[in-house]
Amino acid sequence: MLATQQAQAFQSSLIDWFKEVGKDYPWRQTTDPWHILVSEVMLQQTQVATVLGKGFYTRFLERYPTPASISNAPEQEILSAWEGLGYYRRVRNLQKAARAICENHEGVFPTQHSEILDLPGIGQYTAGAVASFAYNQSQPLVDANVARIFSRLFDYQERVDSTAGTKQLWQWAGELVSPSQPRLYNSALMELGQQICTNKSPQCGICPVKTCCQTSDPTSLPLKKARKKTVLLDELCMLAIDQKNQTILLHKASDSARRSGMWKLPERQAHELENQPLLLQRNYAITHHKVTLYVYQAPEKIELLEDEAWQPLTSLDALPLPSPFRRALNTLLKDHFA
DNA sequence: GATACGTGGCC
DNA sequence: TGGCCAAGTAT
Repeated sequence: MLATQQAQAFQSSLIDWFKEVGKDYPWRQTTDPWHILVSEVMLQQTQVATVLGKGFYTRFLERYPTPASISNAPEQEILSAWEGLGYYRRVRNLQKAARAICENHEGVFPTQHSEILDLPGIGQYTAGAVASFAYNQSQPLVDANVARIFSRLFDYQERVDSTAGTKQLWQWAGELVSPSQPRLYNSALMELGQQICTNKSPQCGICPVKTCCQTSDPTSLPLKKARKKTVLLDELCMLAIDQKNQTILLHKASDSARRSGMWKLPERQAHELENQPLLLQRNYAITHHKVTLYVYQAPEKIELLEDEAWQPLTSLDALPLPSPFRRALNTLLKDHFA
């Protein structure tokens, strides 16, 4: 429960601070809902520096400036545009959302929060973000930044990732969202989490809303359930290159599989590769797994398994590859043709 | 409620 | 280094 006066003080302090020091991200220079949506989906579980640093946002929107422009794009093309961002399901859902907009909304991005929320891949957070950032609607949003801020602001000693915790955060978000300047306010809230109310070293001394904050131990919050333990995995692959045809054998992940639609080196059982030369060994992490990738020289005789295909070496750049395999192949091919 | 899903940055 | 985390969503 919050007095109106306190809420207004919180909002204006935050907004004033944001006007002074807020960053000038490209998605803050547009109100095009499609552009806002693309930025929000890219930023799901992904840091600003990653999206901005390698030019994903700009490149993606040059290629797909409207929902119509992506609705008929080939799977490999959209996955390639997403290569390196991870969570590849996101770009498939983006295309599904674009198709829904074309088919159910005559190509015009919907303006109602409930309609936005109905689009594939859009949950509570993203719906609130699009409604407030694109249309300046007074809709709350809760992401990791907001959860951290509110848990500290209200010294919330319960887990934020439980049903009750989530409900509490959204209630606070709803009570505090600015009725008059929601776009600025929501931007400011997330910026505060990014710049000041950070996870490891909050800058309470220069926080614009420090007089509102109830916690005395910010780094202990928010409370969350412990993470799943990391599992070690070995991944045994082979490098098979057909010199005559200038092709390479690759495997395409099936619809239901991890990294669906992405290509990688074909896997084999240990006994099939045990007498082959080891060409490369690398560690990489994926979700809660720690994977050791071994790449062996392929045996003379190869039996093709399901979803495996010989691909021209010249097509490698255009095929969507998960980052670890992109790196591994760069190294392997450099050595191979050295 | 629990779990799967990618990757890179940080300390 | 190894573990934690980030502008979450779907199942």
